[in-house]
Amino acid sequence: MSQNDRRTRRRGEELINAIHAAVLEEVLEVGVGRLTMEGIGRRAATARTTLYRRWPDPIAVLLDALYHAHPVEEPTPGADDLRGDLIRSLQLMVKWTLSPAGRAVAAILTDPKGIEQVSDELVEQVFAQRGGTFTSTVLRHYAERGHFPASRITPVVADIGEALVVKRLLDGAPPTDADLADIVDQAILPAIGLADRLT
Amino acid sequence: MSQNDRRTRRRGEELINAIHAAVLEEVLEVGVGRLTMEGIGRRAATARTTLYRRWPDPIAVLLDALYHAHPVEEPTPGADDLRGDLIRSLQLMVKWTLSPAGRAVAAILTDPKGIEQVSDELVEQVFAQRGGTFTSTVLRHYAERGHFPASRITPVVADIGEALVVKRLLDGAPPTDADLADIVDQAILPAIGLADRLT
DNA sequence: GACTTTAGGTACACGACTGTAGCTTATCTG
DNA sequence: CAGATAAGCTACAGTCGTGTACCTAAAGTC
Repeated sequence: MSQNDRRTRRRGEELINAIHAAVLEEVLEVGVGRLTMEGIGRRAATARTTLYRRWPDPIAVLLDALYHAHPVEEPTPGADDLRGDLIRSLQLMVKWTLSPAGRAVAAILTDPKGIEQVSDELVEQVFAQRGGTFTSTVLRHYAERGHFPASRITPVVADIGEALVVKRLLDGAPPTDADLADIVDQAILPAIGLADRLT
Repeated sequence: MSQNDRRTRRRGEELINAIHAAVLEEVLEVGVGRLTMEGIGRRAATARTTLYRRWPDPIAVLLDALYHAHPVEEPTPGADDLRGDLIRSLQLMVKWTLSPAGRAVAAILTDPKGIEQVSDELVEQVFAQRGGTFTSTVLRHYAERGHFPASRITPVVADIGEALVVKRLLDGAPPTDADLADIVDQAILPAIGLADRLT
Protein backbone atom coordinates (compact mmCIF):
# COMPACT_ATOMS: atom_id res chain seq x y z
CA MET A 1 0.00 0.00 0.00
CA SER A 2 1.85 3.01 -1.15
CA GLN A 3 0.23 6.23 0.07
CA ASN A 4 -2.78 7.00 2.22
CA ASP A 5 -1.85 4.11 4.47
CA ARG A 6 -4.85 3.52 6.67
CA ARG A 7 -3.98 1.46 9.69
CA THR A 8 -7.26 -0.42 9.74
CA ARG A 9 -8.77 -2.24 6.80
CA ARG A 10 -12.53 -2.64 6.79
CA ARG A 11 -14.04 -5.99 5.91
CA GLY A 12 -17.39 -7.66 5.51
CA GLU A 13 -20.36 -5.95 7.02
CA GLU A 14 -18.52 -2.87 8.18
CA LEU A 15 -17.27 -2.21 4.70
CA ILE A 16 -20.61 -2.91 3.10
CA ASN A 17 -22.39 -0.55 5.44
CA ALA A 18 -19.96 2.17 4.48
CA ILE A 19 -20.60 1.50 0.80
CA HIS A 20 -24.35 1.51 1.33
CA ALA A 21 -24.12 4.86 3.08
CA ALA A 22 -21.88 6.17 0.33
CA VAL A 23 -24.20 5.22 -2.50
CA LEU A 24 -27.17 6.82 -0.78
CA GLU A 25 -25.25 10.05 -0.34
CA GLU A 26 -23.97 9.90 -3.87
CA VAL A 27 -27.36 9.45 -5.45
CA LEU A 28 -28.67 12.49 -3.62
CA GLU A 29 -25.86 14.57 -4.95
CA VAL A 30 -25.63 13.47 -8.56
CA GLY A 31 -28.92 11.69 -9.21
CA VAL A 32 -29.57 8.17 -10.42
CA GLY A 33 -28.45 8.94 -13.95
CA ARG A 34 -24.96 9.93 -12.93
CA LEU A 35 -24.21 7.24 -10.40
CA THR A 36 -20.79 5.75 -11.11
CA MET A 37 -18.66 3.08 -9.52
CA GLU A 38 -15.94 5.73 -9.40
CA GLY A 39 -18.06 8.11 -7.41
CA ILE A 40 -19.30 5.49 -4.98
CA GLY A 41 -15.82 4.13 -4.43
CA ARG A 42 -14.40 7.59 -3.95
CA ARG A 43 -17.02 8.47 -1.36
CA ALA A 44 -16.68 5.17 0.48
CA ALA A 45 -12.90 5.39 0.25
CA THR A 46 -12.62 1.98 -1.30
CA ALA A 47 -11.17 0.69 -4.54
CA ARG A 48 -13.39 0.17 -7.57
CA THR A 49 -12.25 -3.43 -7.72
CA THR A 50 -13.88 -4.07 -4.38
CA LEU A 51 -17.19 -2.81 -5.74
CA TYR A 52 -16.99 -4.91 -8.89
CA ARG A 53 -16.39 -8.02 -6.79
CA ARG A 54 -19.88 -7.67 -5.34
CA TRP A 55 -22.04 -5.70 -7.75
CA PRO A 56 -22.16 -5.49 -11.52
CA ASP A 57 -23.05 -1.80 -11.77
CA PRO A 58 -23.90 1.30 -9.72
CA ILE A 59 -27.64 0.71 -9.81
CA ALA A 60 -27.18 -2.69 -8.22
CA VAL A 61 -25.25 -1.06 -5.38
CA LEU A 62 -28.04 1.43 -4.89
CA LEU A 63 -30.77 -1.18 -4.87
CA ASP A 64 -28.82 -3.32 -2.46
CA ALA A 65 -28.47 -0.36 -0.15
CA LEU A 66 -32.20 0.27 -0.28
CA TYR A 67 -32.92 -3.39 0.29
CA HIS A 68 -30.95 -3.25 3.52
CA ALA A 69 -32.23 0.14 4.63
CA HIS A 70 -34.50 0.39 7.61
CA PRO A 71 -38.10 -0.31 6.64
CA VAL A 72 -40.81 2.28 6.70
CA GLU A 73 -42.45 2.77 10.06
CA GLU A 74 -46.14 1.91 10.01
CA PRO A 75 -48.72 4.25 11.45
CA THR A 76 -50.41 2.72 14.47
CA PRO A 77 -53.80 4.29 15.08
CA GLY A 78 -54.33 4.90 18.78
CA ALA A 79 -57.28 5.24 21.03
CA ASP A 80 -59.73 7.77 19.75
CA ASP A 81 -58.01 10.61 17.99
CA LEU A 82 -58.57 10.54 14.26
CA ARG A 83 -57.14 14.00 13.70
CA GLY A 84 -54.07 13.33 15.81
CA ASP A 85 -53.46 9.97 14.21
CA LEU A 86 -53.71 11.43 10.73
CA ILE A 87 -51.19 14.10 11.60
CA ARG A 88 -48.89 11.51 13.10
CA SER A 89 -49.15 9.30 10.02
CA LEU A 90 -48.13 12.24 7.84
CA GLN A 91 -45.27 12.98 10.21
CA LEU A 92 -44.07 9.43 9.67
CA MET A 93 -44.28 9.93 5.96
CA VAL A 94 -42.30 13.16 6.08
CA LYS A 95 -39.72 11.57 8.32
CA TRP A 96 -39.22 8.66 5.97
CA THR A 97 -39.21 10.82 2.87
CA LEU A 98 -36.45 13.00 4.27
CA SER A 99 -34.32 10.03 5.26
CA PRO A 100 -31.49 9.00 2.92
CA ALA A 101 -33.40 5.92 1.79
CA GLY A 102 -36.57 7.86 1.21
CA ARG A 103 -34.82 10.49 -0.84
CA ALA A 104 -33.05 7.80 -2.83
CA VAL A 105 -36.38 6.17 -3.63
CA ALA A 106 -37.66 9.54 -4.76
CA ALA A 107 -34.61 9.90 -6.97
CA ILE A 108 -35.35 6.56 -8.61
CA LEU A 109 -39.02 7.26 -9.06
CA THR A 110 -38.38 10.56 -10.79
CA ASP A 111 -35.53 9.34 -12.97
CA PRO A 112 -36.40 8.72 -16.62
CA LYS A 113 -34.88 5.27 -16.54
CA GLY A 114 -35.14 4.72 -12.82
CA ILE A 115 -38.04 2.38 -12.40
CA GLU A 116 -37.25 0.18 -15.38
CA GLN A 117 -34.06 -0.91 -13.70
CA VAL A 118 -35.69 -2.02 -10.51
CA SER A 119 -36.52 -5.69 -10.15
CA ASP A 120 -40.09 -6.58 -9.36
CA GLU A 121 -39.30 -8.10 -6.00
CA LEU A 122 -37.66 -4.94 -4.83
CA VAL A 123 -40.57 -2.90 -6.02
CA GLU A 124 -42.80 -4.99 -3.76
CA GLN A 125 -40.42 -4.83 -0.88
CA VAL A 126 -39.37 -1.23 -0.86
CA PHE A 127 -41.71 0.73 -3.01
CA ALA A 128 -45.08 -0.75 -2.24
CA GLN A 129 -45.51 1.34 0.87
CA ARG A 130 -45.04 4.61 -0.87
CA GLY A 131 -48.65 4.56 -2.08
CA GLY A 132 -51.54 5.50 0.12
CA THR A 133 -50.40 3.53 3.11
CA PHE A 134 -49.78 6.27 5.58
CA THR A 135 -53.13 7.97 5.95
CA SER A 136 -55.31 5.20 4.57
CA THR A 137 -54.27 2.84 7.36
CA VAL A 138 -55.57 5.38 9.81
CA LEU A 139 -58.67 6.15 7.79
CA ARG A 140 -59.66 2.51 7.50
CA HIS A 141 -59.19 2.03 11.22
CA TYR A 142 -61.61 4.80 12.13
CA ALA A 143 -64.09 3.98 9.39
CA GLU A 144 -64.34 0.45 10.77
CA ARG A 145 -65.22 1.95 14.13
CA GLY A 146 -68.02 3.98 12.65
CA HIS A 147 -66.50 7.44 12.82
CA PHE A 148 -67.46 7.96 9.18
CA PRO A 149 -68.71 5.79 6.31
CA ALA A 150 -66.02 3.60 4.77
CA SER A 151 -67.39 4.41 1.34
CA ARG A 152 -65.78 7.81 1.71
CA ILE A 153 -62.32 6.27 1.41
CA THR A 154 -62.04 6.48 -2.35
CA PRO A 155 -58.71 6.27 -4.14
CA VAL A 156 -58.69 10.04 -4.38
CA VAL A 157 -59.44 10.58 -0.72
CA ALA A 158 -56.84 8.04 0.35
CA ASP A 159 -54.22 10.02 -1.55
CA ILE A 160 -55.02 13.57 -0.47
CA GLY A 161 -52.61 13.72 2.44
CA GLU A 162 -49.71 12.04 0.68
CA ALA A 163 -50.28 14.12 -2.43
CA LEU A 164 -50.14 17.40 -0.56
CA VAL A 165 -47.03 16.35 1.31
CA VAL A 166 -45.36 15.34 -1.94
CA LYS A 167 -46.27 18.69 -3.45
CA ARG A 168 -44.66 20.55 -0.56
CA LEU A 169 -41.56 18.43 -0.82
CA LEU A 170 -41.30 19.02 -4.56
CA ASP A 171 -41.62 22.73 -3.91
CA GLY A 172 -38.55 22.37 -1.75
CA ALA A 173 -40.20 23.19 1.54
CA PRO A 174 -40.61 20.18 3.83
CA PRO A 175 -43.91 20.63 5.64
CA THR A 176 -43.86 21.61 9.29
CA ASP A 177 -46.17 20.05 11.84
CA ALA A 178 -48.42 23.06 11.47
CA ASP A 179 -48.59 22.48 7.72
CA LEU A 180 -49.53 18.87 8.32
CA ALA A 181 -52.28 19.93 10.69
CA ASP A 182 -53.60 22.29 8.01
CA ILE A 183 -53.59 19.48 5.49
CA VAL A 184 -55.60 17.29 7.82
CA ASP A 185 -58.04 20.02 8.84
CA GLN A 186 -58.52 21.69 5.49
CA ALA A 187 -58.33 18.78 3.07
CA ILE A 188 -58.62 15.30 4.55
CA LEU A 189 -61.29 15.80 7.20
CA PRO A 190 -63.61 17.77 4.89
CA ALA A 191 -63.23 15.04 2.27
CA ILE A 192 -64.51 12.37 4.64
CA GLY A 193 -67.34 14.60 5.74
CA LEU A 194 -65.88 15.60 9.08
CA ALA A 195 -65.37 19.29 8.53
CA ASP A 196 -64.58 20.36 12.05
CA ARG A 197 -63.19 23.65 10.97
CA LEU A 198 -64.48 26.70 12.81
CA THR A 199 -64.60 29.17 9.96
CA MET B 1 -19.53 17.20 -47.41
CA SER B 2 -18.31 13.71 -47.63
CA GLN B 3 -21.03 11.20 -46.82
CA ASN B 4 -24.62 11.57 -45.75
CA ASP B 5 -24.94 14.41 -48.18
CA ARG B 6 -28.14 16.16 -47.35
CA ARG B 7 -29.32 18.33 -50.18
CA THR B 8 -30.72 21.05 -47.95
CA ARG B 9 -28.81 22.73 -45.18
CA ARG B 10 -30.90 24.17 -42.38
CA ARG B 11 -30.17 27.65 -41.11
CA GLY B 12 -31.37 30.14 -38.57
CA GLU B 13 -34.75 29.57 -37.07
CA GLU B 14 -35.44 26.29 -38.79
CA LEU B 15 -32.26 24.83 -37.41
CA ILE B 16 -32.83 26.24 -33.97
CA ASN B 17 -36.32 24.84 -33.80
CA ALA B 18 -34.95 21.43 -34.66
CA ILE B 19 -32.37 21.76 -31.90
CA HIS B 20 -34.97 22.89 -29.39
CA ALA B 21 -37.13 19.90 -30.23
CA ALA B 22 -34.11 17.64 -29.99
CA VAL B 23 -33.07 18.81 -26.56
CA LEU B 24 -36.58 18.37 -25.20
CA GLU B 25 -36.71 14.83 -26.50
CA GLU B 26 -33.25 14.12 -25.23
CA VAL B 27 -33.93 15.29 -21.71
CA LEU B 28 -36.95 13.04 -21.49
CA GLU B 29 -34.90 10.07 -22.48
CA VAL B 30 -31.73 10.56 -20.50
CA GLY B 31 -32.64 13.10 -17.83
CA VAL B 32 -31.11 16.44 -17.04
CA GLY B 33 -28.02 14.93 -15.52
CA ARG B 34 -27.02 13.11 -18.66
CA LEU B 35 -27.68 15.79 -21.23
CA THR B 36 -24.69 16.14 -23.56
CA MET B 37 -23.87 18.26 -26.55
CA GLU B 38 -23.14 15.00 -28.34
CA GLY B 39 -26.58 13.61 -27.67
CA ILE B 40 -28.38 16.79 -28.63
CA GLY B 41 -26.38 17.15 -31.80
CA ARG B 42 -26.90 13.54 -32.74
CA ARG B 43 -30.63 13.83 -32.27
CA ALA B 44 -30.88 17.10 -34.14
CA ALA B 45 -28.57 15.78 -36.84
CA THR B 46 -26.25 18.71 -36.51
CA ALA B 47 -22.59 19.08 -35.70
CA ARG B 48 -21.45 19.79 -32.16
CA THR B 49 -19.61 22.84 -33.39
CA THR B 50 -22.90 24.38 -34.40
CA LEU B 51 -24.18 23.95 -30.87
CA TYR B 52 -21.07 25.45 -29.28
CA ARG B 53 -21.39 28.49 -31.52
CA ARG B 54 -24.63 29.36 -29.76
CA TRP B 55 -24.67 27.79 -26.30
CA PRO B 56 -21.95 27.12 -23.77
CA ASP B 57 -23.36 23.84 -22.43
CA PRO B 58 -26.30 21.42 -22.69
CA ILE B 59 -28.26 23.03 -19.87
CA ALA B 60 -28.22 26.34 -21.71
CA VAL B 61 -29.69 24.65 -24.76
CA LEU B 62 -32.43 23.15 -22.63
CA LEU B 63 -33.31 26.41 -20.92
CA ASP B 64 -33.34 28.23 -24.23
CA ALA B 65 -35.74 25.62 -25.59
CA LEU B 66 -38.03 26.08 -22.61
CA TYR B 67 -37.82 29.83 -22.93
CA HIS B 68 -39.13 29.56 -26.49
CA ALA B 69 -41.69 26.89 -25.77
CA HIS B 70 -45.35 27.71 -25.96
CA PRO B 71 -46.54 29.29 -22.75
CA VAL B 72 -48.94 27.62 -20.38
CA GLU B 73 -52.57 28.08 -21.28
CA GLU B 74 -54.46 29.97 -18.60
CA PRO B 75 -57.73 28.69 -17.26
CA THR B 76 -60.58 31.06 -18.15
CA PRO B 77 -63.49 30.66 -15.78
CA GLY B 78 -66.76 30.74 -17.68
CA ALA B 79 -70.30 31.60 -16.83
CA ASP B 80 -71.52 29.72 -13.85
CA ASP B 81 -70.02 26.30 -13.61
CA LEU B 82 -67.51 26.03 -10.79
CA ARG B 83 -67.27 22.26 -11.01
CA GLY B 84 -66.84 22.25 -14.78
CA ASP B 85 -64.28 25.04 -14.68
CA LEU B 86 -62.26 23.27 -12.02
CA ILE B 87 -62.20 20.12 -14.12
CA ARG B 88 -61.20 22.10 -17.18
CA SER B 89 -58.41 23.84 -15.30
CA LEU B 90 -57.03 20.46 -14.25
CA GLN B 91 -57.33 19.25 -17.83
CA LEU B 92 -55.19 22.19 -18.88
CA MET B 93 -52.66 21.26 -16.26
CA VAL B 94 -52.52 17.65 -17.39
CA LYS B 95 -52.20 18.71 -20.99
CA TRP B 96 -49.31 21.01 -20.25
CA THR B 97 -47.59 18.54 -17.94
CA LEU B 98 -47.65 15.86 -20.62
CA SER B 99 -46.27 18.21 -23.28
CA PRO B 100 -42.55 18.04 -24.03
CA ALA B 101 -41.94 21.36 -22.30
CA GLY B 102 -43.96 20.34 -19.27
CA ARG B 103 -42.12 17.08 -18.92
CA ALA B 104 -38.80 18.86 -19.34
CA VAL B 105 -39.71 21.25 -16.54
CA ALA B 106 -40.57 18.26 -14.38
CA ALA B 107 -37.22 16.73 -15.21
CA ILE B 108 -35.45 19.89 -14.07
CA LEU B 109 -37.48 20.23 -10.92
CA THR B 110 -36.74 16.68 -9.82
CA ASP B 111 -33.07 16.73 -10.74
CA PRO B 112 -30.68 17.07 -7.81
CA LYS B 113 -28.84 19.92 -9.47
CA GLY B 114 -31.61 21.03 -11.75
CA ILE B 115 -32.98 24.12 -10.13
CA GLU B 116 -29.65 25.58 -9.13
CA GLN B 117 -28.69 25.96 -12.75
CA VAL B 118 -31.76 27.90 -13.71
CA SER B 119 -31.48 31.66 -13.81
CA ASP B 120 -33.93 33.63 -11.76
CA GLU B 121 -35.57 35.30 -14.74
CA LEU B 122 -36.36 31.98 -16.29
CA VAL B 123 -37.79 30.71 -13.06
CA GLU B 124 -40.21 33.63 -13.12
CA GLN B 125 -41.01 33.19 -16.75
CA VAL B 126 -41.41 29.47 -17.08
CA PHE B 127 -41.71 27.96 -13.67
CA ALA B 128 -43.87 30.43 -11.80
CA GLN B 129 -47.06 29.04 -13.24
CA ARG B 130 -46.45 25.54 -12.06
CA GLY B 131 -47.65 26.44 -8.55
CA GLY B 132 -51.27 26.74 -7.64
CA THR B 133 -52.26 28.69 -10.70
CA PHE B 134 -54.57 26.25 -12.39
CA THR B 135 -57.32 25.67 -9.88
CA SER B 136 -56.75 28.75 -7.74
CA THR B 137 -57.52 31.07 -10.65
CA VAL B 138 -60.89 29.39 -10.91
CA LEU B 139 -61.43 29.29 -7.16
CA ARG B 140 -60.73 33.00 -6.75
CA HIS B 141 -63.10 33.82 -9.58
CA TYR B 142 -66.02 32.04 -7.96
CA ALA B 143 -65.18 33.17 -4.43
CA GLU B 144 -65.31 36.78 -5.62
CA ARG B 145 -68.79 36.09 -6.93
CA GLY B 146 -69.93 34.78 -3.59
CA HIS B 147 -70.20 31.08 -4.33
CA PHE B 148 -68.19 30.37 -1.20
CA PRO B 149 -66.12 32.38 1.30
CA ALA B 150 -62.74 33.45 -0.05
CA SER B 151 -61.21 32.60 3.32
CA ARG B 152 -61.53 28.97 2.32
CA ILE B 153 -58.82 29.40 -0.30
CA THR B 154 -55.90 28.60 1.97
CA PRO B 155 -52.53 27.54 0.59
CA VAL B 156 -53.45 23.94 1.26
CA VAL B 157 -56.81 24.15 -0.48
CA ALA B 158 -55.32 25.94 -3.47
CA ASP B 159 -52.93 23.03 -3.94
CA ILE B 160 -55.26 20.07 -3.54
CA GLY B 161 -56.08 19.61 -7.19
CA GLU B 162 -52.56 20.10 -8.48
CA ALA B 163 -51.16 17.87 -5.75
CA LEU B 164 -53.45 14.98 -6.62
CA VAL B 165 -52.70 15.33 -10.31
CA VAL B 166 -48.97 15.34 -9.61
CA LYS B 167 -49.36 12.24 -7.48
CA ARG B 168 -51.12 10.40 -10.30
CA LEU B 169 -48.46 11.48 -12.77
CA LEU B 170 -45.68 10.33 -10.47
CA ASP B 171 -47.44 6.99 -10.14
CA GLY B 172 -47.14 6.74 -13.90
CA ALA B 173 -50.85 6.91 -14.67
CA PRO B 174 -51.91 10.20 -16.24
CA PRO B 175 -55.35 11.00 -14.85
CA THR B 176 -58.35 10.56 -17.12
CA ASP B 177 -61.17 13.06 -17.24
CA ALA B 178 -63.12 10.82 -14.89
CA ASP B 179 -60.24 10.90 -12.43
CA LEU B 180 -60.18 14.68 -12.61
CA ALA B 181 -63.91 14.80 -11.91
CA ASP B 182 -63.36 12.58 -8.87
CA ILE B 183 -60.63 14.88 -7.65
CA VAL B 184 -62.91 17.87 -7.94
CA ASP B 185 -65.93 16.14 -6.38
CA GLN B 186 -64.19 14.25 -3.63
CA ALA B 187 -61.41 16.59 -2.61
CA ILE B 188 -61.67 20.17 -3.82
CA LEU B 189 -65.37 20.85 -3.46
CA PRO B 190 -65.58 19.37 0.06
CA ALA B 191 -62.60 21.46 1.08
CA ILE B 192 -64.34 24.68 0.14
CA GLY B 193 -67.50 23.56 1.86
CA LEU B 194 -69.45 22.67 -1.25
CA ALA B 195 -69.83 18.94 -0.74
CA ASP B 196 -72.33 18.22 -3.43
CA ARG B 197 -71.68 14.53 -3.31
CA LEU B 198 -74.71 12.32 -2.94
CA THR B 199 -73.32 9.67 -0.65
C1' DG C 1 2.95 -18.81 13.23
C1' DA C 2 1.21 -20.64 8.74
C1' DC C 3 -2.73 -20.30 5.79
C1' DT C 4 -6.89 -18.49 3.70
C1' DT C 5 -9.72 -14.82 2.56
C1' DT C 6 -10.45 -10.47 0.81
C1' DA C 7 -9.62 -5.35 0.75
C1' DG C 8 -6.45 -1.99 -1.17
C1' DG C 9 -3.79 -0.42 -4.95
C1' DT C 10 -1.78 -0.01 -9.79
C1' DA C 11 -2.09 -0.42 -14.61
C1' DC C 12 -4.20 -0.59 -18.99
C1' DA C 13 -7.06 -0.51 -23.14
C1' DC C 14 -11.48 1.11 -24.40
C1' DG C 15 -15.15 4.23 -25.18
C1' DA C 16 -17.88 8.62 -24.52
C1' DC C 17 -17.96 13.48 -24.19
C1' DT C 18 -15.46 17.94 -24.22
C1' DG C 19 -13.95 22.19 -26.24
C1' DT C 20 -11.31 24.13 -29.90
C1' DA C 21 -9.24 24.75 -34.53
C1' DG C 22 -9.54 24.76 -39.26
C1' DC C 23 -11.50 23.53 -43.51
C1' DT C 24 -15.36 23.16 -47.08
C1' DT C 25 -19.50 24.58 -49.00
C1' DA C 26 -24.55 25.65 -48.96
C1' DT C 27 -27.44 29.56 -48.36
C1' DC C 28 -28.54 34.20 -48.12
C1' DT C 29 -27.78 39.32 -49.35
C1' DG C 30 -26.85 43.17 -52.14
C1' DC D 1 -22.98 37.01 -59.84
C1' DA D 2 -19.72 38.13 -55.81
C1' DG D 3 -19.13 38.27 -51.22
C1' DA D 4 -20.61 37.43 -46.51
C1' DT D 5 -22.50 34.31 -43.34
C1' DA D 6 -22.98 30.27 -41.07
C1' DA D 7 -23.72 25.12 -41.23
C1' DG D 8 -21.46 20.72 -41.89
C1' DC D 9 -17.47 18.02 -41.22
C1' DT D 10 -12.93 16.28 -39.52
C1' DA D 11 -9.35 16.06 -36.31
C1' DC D 12 -7.23 16.23 -31.91
C1' DA D 13 -5.78 16.39 -27.15
C1' DG D 14 -7.75 16.08 -22.74
C1' DT D 15 -10.82 14.13 -19.07
C1' DC D 16 -13.59 10.71 -16.90
C1' DG D 17 -15.70 6.37 -16.22
C1' DT D 18 -15.41 1.26 -17.45
C1' DG D 19 -14.17 -3.44 -16.70
C1' DT D 20 -10.39 -6.51 -16.15
C1' DA D 21 -5.88 -8.37 -14.67
C1' DC D 22 -2.56 -8.71 -11.37
C1' DC D 23 -0.09 -7.81 -7.32
C1' DT D 24 0.24 -6.60 -1.99
C1' DA D 25 -0.84 -6.98 2.41
C1' DA D 26 -4.22 -6.72 6.28
C1' DA D 27 -7.74 -9.37 8.83
C1' DG D 28 -9.45 -13.49 10.21
C1' DT D 29 -8.89 -18.92 11.07
C1' DC D 30 -6.77 -22.96 12.54
